[in-house]
Amino acid sequence: MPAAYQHTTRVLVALDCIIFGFDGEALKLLLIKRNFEPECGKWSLMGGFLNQTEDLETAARRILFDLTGLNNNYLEQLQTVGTVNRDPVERTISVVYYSLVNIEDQDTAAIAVHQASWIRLANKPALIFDHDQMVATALQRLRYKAALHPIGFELLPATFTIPQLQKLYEAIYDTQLDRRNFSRKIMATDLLLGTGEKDERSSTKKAQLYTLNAEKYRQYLGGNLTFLPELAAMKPV
Amino acid sequence: MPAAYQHTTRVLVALDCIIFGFDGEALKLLLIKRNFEPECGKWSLMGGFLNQTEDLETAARRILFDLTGLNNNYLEQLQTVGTVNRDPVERTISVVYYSLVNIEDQDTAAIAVHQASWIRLANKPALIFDHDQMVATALQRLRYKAALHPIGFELLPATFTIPQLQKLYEAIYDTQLDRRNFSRKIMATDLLLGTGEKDERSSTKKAQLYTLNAEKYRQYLGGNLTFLPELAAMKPV
DNA sequence: TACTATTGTGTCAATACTACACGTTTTCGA
DNA sequence: TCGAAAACGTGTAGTATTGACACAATAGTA
Repeated sequence: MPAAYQHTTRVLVALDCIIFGFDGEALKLLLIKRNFEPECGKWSLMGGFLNQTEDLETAARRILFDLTGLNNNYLEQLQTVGTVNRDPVERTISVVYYSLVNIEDQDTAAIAVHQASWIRLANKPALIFDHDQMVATALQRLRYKAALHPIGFELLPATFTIPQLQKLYEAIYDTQLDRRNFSRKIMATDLLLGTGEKDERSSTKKAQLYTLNAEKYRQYLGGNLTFLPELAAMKPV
Repeated sequence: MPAAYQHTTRVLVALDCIIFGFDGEALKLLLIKRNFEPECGKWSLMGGFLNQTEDLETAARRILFDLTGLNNNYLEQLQTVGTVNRDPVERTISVVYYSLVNIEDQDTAAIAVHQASWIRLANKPALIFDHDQMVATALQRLRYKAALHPIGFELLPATFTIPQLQKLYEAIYDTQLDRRNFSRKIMATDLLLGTGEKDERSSTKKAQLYTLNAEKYRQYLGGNLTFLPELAAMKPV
């Protein structure tokens, strides 16, 4: 058995992470100001290169941890891009992951080191290379997925109210949902466990706080269901 | 600007194609008997390596064309796998695509050259490396996708009957569907155009032949809809 | 204490889904 | 030639889900 294949093309493999967060009002992205050439100083996704003895997802988690200090987040491979001239320096293919993180849990020091910022999706600046396209695809995937699976919870604090959850879904789909119907739909899933506590930050009638029913949640993640058919007619990205 | 990045790890990039077909009764996979080391003689997905001046999808289409003679098929990137030791020869990451092809259109000569065979999914032999896992993921994706988008048509001849379409869906989901409800659901989409012809091959009452309404079809592909909610409670892969 | 904003629960009509029934077309064999 | 069998096409009734909306309860504020 040969020690290597005959084929001669070996390319650099990059990893790029699209990091979604939610601040209670809008969807945000964690973006960095690139500090090396080319395109130094421009906005970019957080990325890095694959090491020789590192699995793809391990590398993606390394990059995510490096920026946020978090290491147990929702992380999913999105796509791999490999257009010949996508990177002007040399042929590079990039395996893109997207992650959902609770903004409250982030490591602000790590973020500062990388000159990163949480930026509202609506205010996203132009990004380098094909990163804009990656973000568009990621949002599409997030919408697609969140319509079928209750993955949105990853973006919320450990305890949250139903109105907060609704605002999240409205941010993801850039739409308005009926409060009464949303509540009924969510409660029907049995995914939420009431804590008995109330959200003290709200100024008028305080909403109930819930936590996720972890066991049910795992069932839903594995299955395939119409989570919110109301969103079927969602706006295109 | 440097001519290359400092980072030293450059790896071999493979492409593997999972090719689904349908023979009127069951879902099939086009598999090859591998004719080179390692694992020579064992069943495998059709694959190849990425060339220096070739986009990823271009490479996948080249590989698909090489085996089937077809070059205008449904082809979608599935995932990229890169576990460190997945290939015993050297570090290789593989970008996996899956394709849906109409078995009738295939180039039988090309298939023979590669010692390939259409094999029922139910009779799939063990494949090399992590190819079994790839196939499982592809089936999952196909089910996921076909529940929301009418992509199944790619697997059928240009004209087909509603009972044929139903058999296809039953094969994809390994389940039984109600004939009356299925028909109503499909007709409600307005995706089918009656040809006025009938399927002469059938032995009892001849079913109507339809073609796909290409324009409507493109609309559905772009959108996001609950195509067959009845399938929500589908069996796990 | 009245007023306002927000939350929680309920109702009802329209729609969609599921489980069936029934008639029609075609082949095959007595 | 005709009846049985098999498969196709359309329809209908009961049930569940959805979407639109009303109303009461809670908490802060003028």
